[in-house]
Amino acid sequence: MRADARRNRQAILDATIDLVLELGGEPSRDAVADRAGVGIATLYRHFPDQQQLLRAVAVEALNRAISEGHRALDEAATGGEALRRYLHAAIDCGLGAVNIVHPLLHDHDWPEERDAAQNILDRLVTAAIGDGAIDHDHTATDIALAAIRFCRPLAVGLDPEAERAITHQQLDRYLDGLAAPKSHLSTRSDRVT
Amino acid sequence: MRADARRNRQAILDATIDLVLELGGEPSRDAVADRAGVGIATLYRHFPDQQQLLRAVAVEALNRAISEGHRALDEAATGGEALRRYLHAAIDCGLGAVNIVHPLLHDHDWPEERDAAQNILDRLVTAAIGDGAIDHDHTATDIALAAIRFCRPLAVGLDPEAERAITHQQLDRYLDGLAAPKSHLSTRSDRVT
DNA sequence: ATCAAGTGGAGGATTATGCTCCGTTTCTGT
DNA sequence: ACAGAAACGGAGCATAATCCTCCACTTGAT
Repeated sequence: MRADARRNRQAILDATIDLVLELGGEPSRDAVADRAGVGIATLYRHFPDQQQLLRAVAVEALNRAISEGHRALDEAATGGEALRRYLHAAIDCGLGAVNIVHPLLHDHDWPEERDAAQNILDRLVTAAIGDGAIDHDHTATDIALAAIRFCRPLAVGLDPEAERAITHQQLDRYLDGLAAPKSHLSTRSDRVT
Repeated sequence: MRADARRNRQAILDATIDLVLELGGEPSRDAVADRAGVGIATLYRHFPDQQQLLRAVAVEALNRAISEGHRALDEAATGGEALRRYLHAAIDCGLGAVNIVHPLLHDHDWPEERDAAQNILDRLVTAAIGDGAIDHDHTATDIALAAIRFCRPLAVGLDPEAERAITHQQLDRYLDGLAAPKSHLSTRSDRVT
């Protein structure tokens, strides 16, 4: 595989992940090619149809996250720190794209990489619960859904660096909240809409 | 103004707020009419152009939030509880739509209702800081940006009730985190993309 | 019962999107 | 450096979505 081809393939995947997160759904092929800075034909050459592209996107995001997960488990001193570090990395990786893409797959199969990612998250969560960094009744699913939330852009016209900083701050506060004693409002007004 | 006309106008506003939050941007007019369960002509009669619709949407969401804010200030026992209650209500109101719509307005003016909403949020945040429910270095802007984040749907195919429950839980944890001593990771891996 | 106010949706113009084809450019092995 | 294979870009056509107007029909208030 030629070097430029590999570069373009990567650019396409990166662009698609961003677009999926922005739109919360399938981006148009033209938009993908534009964002990747690549001709439309190049997109078709690498990914003859949208399904293959979406699947490749999920695999890419999962692989990124998996390697970040291993780093977190290896390098962090405590379970809580490992989880925190992993989640920060995961949202930078665009991991949330996986879950947006999944319902768009015609065969509703998860890519095989998902098991590995799931497994790592389970280990991280267990470890974090183990040393009290998060409360014991939080599940890996809760955490995964939070990761999805923090992956999505605010769509509010902030410059990318400011948005990124805010997002990571919000994630930190959320994680702090997972350790704190839980509170909530029992009397909550219902949807006005 | 006839009763059915008022009903339709309301349905259009409700539908548009939902769509804006889902898409993170301008919805198509056909989509708005469909979602509102209304003919396309009715949409045009109420809102001859998209700009007027978007502005009306912002005003609507702000007004909903303002009245929820007053209720929270009146009824809640503590500052922290008032803020919490307000935010839960605000995301149910679709307040986040305001900030998505704003950059789409040709004249970049905020509707005048914004001052009132801002003012209420300031009071709520000050009160919450006052009784230690949130740490003193959080600004109203931080809170507003969090509200926007929690307004956006996860786009993951969950059924609406489940999604709503998760969202409110996440908000509660975030708010808990605002009170807790702050932590963050200084060594954070940078964007892999 | 009347009729002004309000409604829905067909339909034509316009714009975006999906996909192919082919002439040109860029890599890589020798 | 050169040749040829590999990869590229974008024009261009077919299809689908979107915008918006028009007008015959329905509904609400007096």
